[in-house]
Amino acid sequence: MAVDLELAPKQKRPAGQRCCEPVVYPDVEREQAIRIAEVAKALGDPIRLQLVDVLRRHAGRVCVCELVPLFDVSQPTLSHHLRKLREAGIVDSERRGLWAYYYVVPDALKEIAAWMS
Amino acid sequence: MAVDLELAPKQKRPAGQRCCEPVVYPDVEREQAIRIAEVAKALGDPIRLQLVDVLRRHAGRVCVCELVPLFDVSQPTLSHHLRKLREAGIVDSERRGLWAYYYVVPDALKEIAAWMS
DNA sequence: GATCTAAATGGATGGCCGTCGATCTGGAGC
DNA sequence: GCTCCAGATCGACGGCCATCCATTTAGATC
Repeated sequence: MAVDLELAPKQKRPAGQRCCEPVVYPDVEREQAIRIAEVAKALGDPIRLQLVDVLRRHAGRVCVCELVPLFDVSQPTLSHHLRKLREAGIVDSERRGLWAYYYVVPDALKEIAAWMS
Repeated sequence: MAVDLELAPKQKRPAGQRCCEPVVYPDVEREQAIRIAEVAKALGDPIRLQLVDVLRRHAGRVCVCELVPLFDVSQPTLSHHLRKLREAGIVDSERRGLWAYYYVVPDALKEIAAWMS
């Protein structure tokens, strides 16, 4: 995310003059920002964050019916959160008979984690 | 975030029986999840993410008037985003005369970054 | 096929979010 | 003190979000 701007030196505001130069933001980086922000937004709910946490902790897949009793929300609400996480590309699911098993997509958090450090 | 659950072994659903054990979620971790999710939520907007990115890139402080022209939103909107970031504890500001200078709070992303990896 | 069940979907609702234009605030210069 | 300016705040608006209950879907059992 190479947002390297040439910052204008602080001026003493000679009346009627701009205090700093306008700067151009590189369009290339904007799409990466949109991608990362989308992931962050999906993680911006305590329940979804804990869902991802639980799923990451269990390398294997976790059944929805194991997840529902962990939280104080209804089954449809939890299903909604899982969908949000799926749409953000963070988790995916696999149906096995009656049950649905969720898992964290490998490297799904790679880009955002890299940006953070 | 030690959410260690004893996952019940998958059963063949002997009619009229629960498919898995109810599990208790440790209350202690919930507050940490709320904190991290709050930071993630603040980063869940492309403009705010780019704001943080720009501020992190410049170790020093950046004047608001240098930030506004970077984005396609009005000055009040940008001010609103900066306030959101401030409320999340990610950035802080310092007034110097007419100008306001923003900077990333050191270690503000430490907890969420640690959780991600 | 009839019945039971896990999970997803639909519809409704109250609340928060991003954005804007207009206005307020307070520091600087004259 | 008056004026000008950077930045914050206000009020409004349309849209999305989290949640619920009711229903549907798809699979398994009998």
